[in-house]
Amino acid sequence: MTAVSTMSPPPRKTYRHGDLRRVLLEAGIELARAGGPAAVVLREATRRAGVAPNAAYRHFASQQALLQAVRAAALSAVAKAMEDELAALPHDLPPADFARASLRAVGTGYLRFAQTETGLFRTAFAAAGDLQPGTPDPAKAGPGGLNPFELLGAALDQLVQAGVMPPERRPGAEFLAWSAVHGLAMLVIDGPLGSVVGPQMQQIGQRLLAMVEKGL
Amino acid sequence: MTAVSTMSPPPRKTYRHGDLRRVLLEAGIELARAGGPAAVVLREATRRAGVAPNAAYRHFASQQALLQAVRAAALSAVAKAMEDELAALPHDLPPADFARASLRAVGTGYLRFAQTETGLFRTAFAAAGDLQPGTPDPAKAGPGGLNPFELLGAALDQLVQAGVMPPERRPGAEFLAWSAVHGLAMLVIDGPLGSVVGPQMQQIGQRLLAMVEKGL
DNA sequence: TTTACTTGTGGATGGCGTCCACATGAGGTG
DNA sequence: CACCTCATGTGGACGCCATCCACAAGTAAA
Repeated sequence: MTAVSTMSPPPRKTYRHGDLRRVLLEAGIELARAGGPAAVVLREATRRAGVAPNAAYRHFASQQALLQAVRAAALSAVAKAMEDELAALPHDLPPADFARASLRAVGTGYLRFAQTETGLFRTAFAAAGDLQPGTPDPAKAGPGGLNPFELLGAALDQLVQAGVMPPERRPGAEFLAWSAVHGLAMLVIDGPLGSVVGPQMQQIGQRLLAMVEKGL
Repeated sequence: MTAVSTMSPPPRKTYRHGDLRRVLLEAGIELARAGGPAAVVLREATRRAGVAPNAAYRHFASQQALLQAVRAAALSAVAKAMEDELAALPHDLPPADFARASLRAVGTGYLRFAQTETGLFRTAFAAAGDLQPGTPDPAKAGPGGLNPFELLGAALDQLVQAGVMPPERRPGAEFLAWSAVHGLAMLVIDGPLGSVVGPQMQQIGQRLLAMVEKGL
């Protein structure tokens, strides 16, 4: 019950912090989780790390840079939520059904994350969205190595391979599907649907996914 | 070339400004237009109005309050864009076609505004979305008196009345349609679709609207 | 005219991001 | 093993922001 290995508040004996970058990033993630992108404040992160404000500049060029790093982590968390949903799928379905279920799982994971980790979600998709440019940046990916956008693309590819979706409709389809799901998520977290919670949301989410499946 | 009627910079002779509130609001709108919600800065607005920073507090309780007022104006502008699109519709269509065209017009107006007035669009839908609560606040409405959400609802009602959409699907349909269009708009303005401009966008937009129509 | 109330001013406080000069000590060099 | 160098933290300052308080200047009501 006495002194724990890492005592965080004021005293640090090493002078060298060890790995400040990681600590700052994690503080930033915590801030984003609790308060969204606007809460990712450099000084507060350094405060939590028990270090002078300027120390941050040895690891991040600016507050923006820290925010970008947090965004990447948030994106990665979104990807993980999707992967979790995909992993829960029964593996013994006929290909067509499995493909359809995969698309739904991707959407469901996305929506679940938006409701569960609102702050991180808002951070992940606040401005400067750079999901699909040439950079498959692993920092933005989930455990499986794909970022959310790529996961959606994979699900759509499956749909085509399973013969559920005509190949000529495939190009650009991720934009349509993503739009619908992303829009719903936004409406739920800071739009007029804020009051429609829990199961209600679940229902609307499923209905939206049905719309996508049918209208794609 | 000499003194113009209203010389804005430093000298004001009346001491009483006259209608500071409106001037501040307009400065705020201009700031939002150019730089999105984050650019709506109290001090800058007062600076442009040629007045001390504190003067703003006689008209807005806080910077947040100013931002909300700007948001209402932005929302109203969105509504106007929709109404413009609706007004351009040929009035001699059969009811079913007209209803379908109306829904498309609403979506098109929304997307057009997002591309044309990005800063205002982002301001309109940045956090604290309160479109449908009991408040039909005219400040958020367009010339016709309906806010964007209500315009969408009206278009959907038409769809039902024209027999295009089964009434049992009507409840909650605005959430689905809105989700899709809003999501696409977000992707275009600060998501991975930023690079997909102009006609390309037009095409995707129409395809998305087709998906909504079909999948609703 | 006097009084009261609205509207604008001045100055201060505390928070933020960022810059510059300086301190510290870990790691490689002689 | 002593020394130098360079990455990493610190201290202090600047300018910007939102906001608070006390005060001034008129305008309008009594």
